[in-house]
Amino acid sequence: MGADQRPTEEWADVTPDAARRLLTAAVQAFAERGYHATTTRDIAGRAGMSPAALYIHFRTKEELLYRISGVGHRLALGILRDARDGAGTPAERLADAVRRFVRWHAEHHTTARVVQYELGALGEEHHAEIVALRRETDAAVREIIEDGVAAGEFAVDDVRGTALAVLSLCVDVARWFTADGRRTPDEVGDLYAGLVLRMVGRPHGI
Amino acid sequence: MGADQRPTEEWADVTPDAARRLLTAAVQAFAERGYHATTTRDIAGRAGMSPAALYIHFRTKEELLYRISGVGHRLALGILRDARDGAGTPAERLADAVRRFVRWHAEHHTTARVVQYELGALGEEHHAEIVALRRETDAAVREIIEDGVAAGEFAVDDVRGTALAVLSLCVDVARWFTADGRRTPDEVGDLYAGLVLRMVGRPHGI
DNA sequence: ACGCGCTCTAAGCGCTTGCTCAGCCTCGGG
DNA sequence: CCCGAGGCTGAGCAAGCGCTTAGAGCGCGT
Repeated sequence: MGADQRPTEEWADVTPDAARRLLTAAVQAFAERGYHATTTRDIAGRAGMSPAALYIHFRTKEELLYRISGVGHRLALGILRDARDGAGTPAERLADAVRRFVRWHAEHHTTARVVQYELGALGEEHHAEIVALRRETDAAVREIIEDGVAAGEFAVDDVRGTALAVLSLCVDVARWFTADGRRTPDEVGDLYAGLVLRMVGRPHGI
Repeated sequence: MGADQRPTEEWADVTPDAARRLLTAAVQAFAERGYHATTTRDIAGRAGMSPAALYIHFRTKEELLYRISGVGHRLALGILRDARDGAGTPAERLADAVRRFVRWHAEHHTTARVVQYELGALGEEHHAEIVALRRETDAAVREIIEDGVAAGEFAVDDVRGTALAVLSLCVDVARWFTADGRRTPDEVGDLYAGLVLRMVGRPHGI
């Protein structure tokens, strides 16, 4: 099963080892209980360390959230930009974007849940920085849809609204997806790619 | 503008007056900061009372969330069931369900945000009760789609998955909608009704 | 062999949290 | 006019919070 409870690969390049363990522990804890309900003692405990060890690698608990949010948002943005700049017709690129974006949100639903639903807990400056990343995410989807409309492939009246809805639909996967559910990340990705193609007025597959 | 910051009408029949003020104060606070980041002092303060007054009308802070969640979920379920049992073709009923459900989530986005995104903070028994309501919500949408498929109006392979996606799309409105955004609740409702009809393979309006 | 720097811990500080309680109001019935 | 009941407050308790500090352990260059 590709749906891992423990987040791993996205933190592979974090050093030192203890910092990575703390980060992944924080991801799990934040995803399970939410940022505010998670204590620094819980995070340190999951990483097999004392509470004080956290403050050698991170200045505050909020910095943990910021780092997690930054990595996650940059990864998500990368996925959408790759799809946008890829080869193929707009419909192919949109389907590709949705499939990969959804698959990531399902496979890494712990990380994704933190990334998508805990940004209100960020400090003011960090929040502004992350919001800027989200605007770029929005733009990437919108641009694919604009390409499709310009090419006459899509029939969309409200491009902004449709892009918002598409992103909203995909993001919400992180909320309801669980590894022990009846669908694999691949299946959800395929299902959603098909639904989104219909939403832009292109009824038959890729 | 129909989009009110302050939640009102859904609590009209709560007595005594002080209990209602505390409930609406809690809705605002939970929506803004989240359940765990909200203090009982904050709630009581917004209601113009001392912290101790809260415990005359509610046994715990969690009971406030439970009451809010119960009212909200029952209201949402009522909306969908009304649409499901209404007159008209499956397409008309689906569009009606989405339009009204989305409009409610936009208009009452403070209440809806608490209802949809804070249920993890509920105690075990209360959580189970609310989850049962959500399953019925799910079923209502699924049944409309099943009707449409049976009538040959919809072309849907995965009814369960599509129903899940439709509900997910609508629910997520509570996350991003703000009263000062560029769209009214009515506009979002209409947009989403159109998108959902396309998702079930019925491309042209009602 | 030795000191330096880095990592980590035990203990705990100051503060806030959810919640309690003794007592003060206000108001209706006798 | 008094009394008791219920709504409400000021003060505060025990527990838990984020975070700090003093110092121990360890690896490494010299």
